[in-house]
Amino acid sequence: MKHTPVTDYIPDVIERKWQERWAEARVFEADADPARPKYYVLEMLPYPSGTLHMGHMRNYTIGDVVARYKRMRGFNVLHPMGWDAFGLPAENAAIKHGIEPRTWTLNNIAEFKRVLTRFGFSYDWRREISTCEPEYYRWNQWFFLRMFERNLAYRKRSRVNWCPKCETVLANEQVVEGACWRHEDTPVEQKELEQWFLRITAYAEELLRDIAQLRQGWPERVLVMQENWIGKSRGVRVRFPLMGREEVIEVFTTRIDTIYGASAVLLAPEHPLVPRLLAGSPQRQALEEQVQAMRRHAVREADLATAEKQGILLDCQVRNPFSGDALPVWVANFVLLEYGTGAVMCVPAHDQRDFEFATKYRLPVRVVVRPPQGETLEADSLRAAMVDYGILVNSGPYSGLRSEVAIEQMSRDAEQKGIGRSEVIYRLRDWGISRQRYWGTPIPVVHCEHCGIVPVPDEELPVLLPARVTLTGRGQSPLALVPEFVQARCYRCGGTARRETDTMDTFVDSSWYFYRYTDPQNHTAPFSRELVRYWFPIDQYIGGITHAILHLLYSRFFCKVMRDIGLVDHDEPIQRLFTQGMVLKGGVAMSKSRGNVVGAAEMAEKYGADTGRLYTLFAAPPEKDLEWSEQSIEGCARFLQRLFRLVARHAGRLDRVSAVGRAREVAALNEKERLLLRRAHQTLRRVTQDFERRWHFNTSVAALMELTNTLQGQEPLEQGVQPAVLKEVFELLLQMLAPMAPHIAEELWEMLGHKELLANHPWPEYHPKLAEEERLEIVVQVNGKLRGRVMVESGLSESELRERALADPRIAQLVAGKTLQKAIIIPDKLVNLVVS
RNA sequence: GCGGAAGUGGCGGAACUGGCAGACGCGCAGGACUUAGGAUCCUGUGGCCGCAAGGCCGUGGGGGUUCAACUCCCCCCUUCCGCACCA
Repeated sequence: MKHTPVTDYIPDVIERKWQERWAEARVFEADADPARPKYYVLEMLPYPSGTLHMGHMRNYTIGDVVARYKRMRGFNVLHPMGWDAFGLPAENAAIKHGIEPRTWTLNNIAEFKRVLTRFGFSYDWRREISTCEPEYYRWNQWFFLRMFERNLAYRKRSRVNWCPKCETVLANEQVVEGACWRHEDTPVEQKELEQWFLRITAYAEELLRDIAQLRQGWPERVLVMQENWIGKSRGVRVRFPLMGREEVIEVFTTRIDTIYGASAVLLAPEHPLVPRLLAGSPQRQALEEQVQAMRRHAVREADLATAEKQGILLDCQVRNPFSGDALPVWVANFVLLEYGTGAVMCVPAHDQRDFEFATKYRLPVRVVVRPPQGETLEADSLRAAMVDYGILVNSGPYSGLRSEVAIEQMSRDAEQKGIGRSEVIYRLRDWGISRQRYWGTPIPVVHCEHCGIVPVPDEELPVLLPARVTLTGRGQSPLALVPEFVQARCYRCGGTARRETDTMDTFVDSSWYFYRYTDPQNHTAPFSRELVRYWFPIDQYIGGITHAILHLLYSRFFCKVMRDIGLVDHDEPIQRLFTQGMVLKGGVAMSKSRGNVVGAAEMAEKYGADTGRLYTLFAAPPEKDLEWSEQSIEGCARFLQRLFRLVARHAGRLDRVSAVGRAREVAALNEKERLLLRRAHQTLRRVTQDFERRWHFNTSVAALMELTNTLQGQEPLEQGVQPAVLKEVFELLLQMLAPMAPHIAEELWEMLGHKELLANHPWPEYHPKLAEEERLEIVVQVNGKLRGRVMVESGLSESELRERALADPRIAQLVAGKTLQKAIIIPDKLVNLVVS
């Protein structure tokens, strides 16, 4: 045991010590202060279940690094944390283990908080919120009532997605590839139910338009996904009158320019007109059975795209309002009821699906658009539909027009003749928020025998979720089995009423929580407008790509509603969004069900928080997925170990010395001192750039390792380095390390004689003079190939550089006897001699 | 099928504006210290040839632009993610 340092690096002791100091000094508590620039940095709040794993920690580490950096940069930093505490797992745990959802949740929260604290994240814990507390969810109810007043919350009977495992309804956004987002292997079923909806479609256009405001600060990927999800289409709703009947089939099309090529009209199997059309038919019974069968089959949404086209020919006809042709009517399995009008015109020559359908059922294929470059198209030779725009042919008065022009003109004519109407439609559906489950926010209405649906008045809020409810996990809300809850008085007439027993989708909770952080104790309003005006918008939001649509679209919607209510005065709540990569183990995301989680608590115990934090930063740039490696983390542990010993070894003779600072003349320093200061400032430039520009913390950590290596390589540092210089270099190193590994940085900072917390210290200033290299290595190429290097002093002219390169014996030899054609010279970098 | 991102040593990754490919770390090899070490320290580490000096090859594949290409352009391949009969 040679030269064991007096002090050794014991993360556990150091980390707890500084966590206490920070708490005592209330360093991370921030209050609104109009005199100071604010910075609101936020990580997506966790659902407190299972274990807190390194996937979570990566998210919070990135946020914490940014928060601490911005604080050192002088910002008034709001950095809160809370709990997305309502949700199904609590209820399932309750059924499985016989424990109250509330108890289960609170236990998990306590554990999560313990671990987060153990990692030393700089949260303002005074602002902690938990969505399952009445003081929080009463505002969910309050928002619901405001939306109800504005007809933005409504009830309707409709076909909804039903997950048989969750035993509840799912929003469209929660259906992934035809399955439940929580149960990938469970196909979603369709059910007819009375449900509460939020009218997000009222904001479809604005949600789409304001994406432009987000272009600067959000990942393109997320914006594209949201655009596609909203799915705007311009088109025409065209009326095809039924022959010999009063009714009309309305069809939606974006390609009215192809209408002369229509061979049929196709209806969705669930189209309301279908039973009526069948009513008079002699083959009614047989056809009805076929349609029924098709409807049942359509449930398997996942393989819908690849399923074979199926059609049922009805015995009625419609007239093409443009061409006057009589067209057959079919029921087709690929027509979606929910989109457009639930009916389409079938144009085989210019739509691939229609082409396949027509091929199978031998419908005529009529070419009505030809490519602009001369060629004609023969229907017989078509192998696939010609879907591009072109020049119209065989289209009556419109023949010869370009598609773009024809669409304009035909839309106008359709409106004038009363056979159609221009329309914009969206793929976006209203947000179904009813859940037939217990552990969520009760929807604040009663059903009165006389008055119908009656909202709960504001002063009666919150509608409390009753405790000790029998949980069945069966397909109706457990609240329906609690008589004291269900039995109510009508708030309007005083008569008998039944309280609504569905609860809200938990995505309601997380759609506005970040506003509550600004004013978490407010008893009279969801938040103060003044405080929100100061803190908003969120400067930086950080979370997983998983929420690209769900949470982030709902949040934008809520913001716009709040603005229209007059609560906030901005259009978008989140200025910048960062989507960090996942932490993988064995190539897949960590999850309890896969059994591949690396627990954060164990990591802290084994290596310490600083090492855990540093590794998640070092292993990959933050936007990329990261494969967890137990081996690689050792490298970070070793680095901190080395750094600790290095600084601790010298701290004793540095604690009373002042750092040299900027005052000292560079010329008065010796070579070794200049080297150390130069490397320190070069590192500072790199690290600062990483923070300001691209958040590649992996290279920041690498830079700090290099600086440490340089220092070690210059040992013994007692010789030839004045204490003031060494102290300056150490201090720079610790200041840069502080956002990433804050505990060890504080400890060493203190060892260097500082009484003030490093967390409050300003970010150091970069001095270009000190970073400048005195001598440079110039690369010499001959015909583009690396042939040598010469050391030169910086700032040499081009001709001088060429001379130096040619003076190198090896280069001279290579060039000898050849003609120098050209010399490309990049000052301070490279000389390329082109010879032949 | 459409949209997006990406492909660099044994591995994670670096190379910022076209200018030394492989920083930093892991792993591996050799050595030092040691009763011992899986602790620590030092050295080496893309491939091939060579005792060495040095040379040739090398960033998914093929072509191109350029004095110079991981980086720019064209074609192709592969992987991941998102959407998926949206009329």
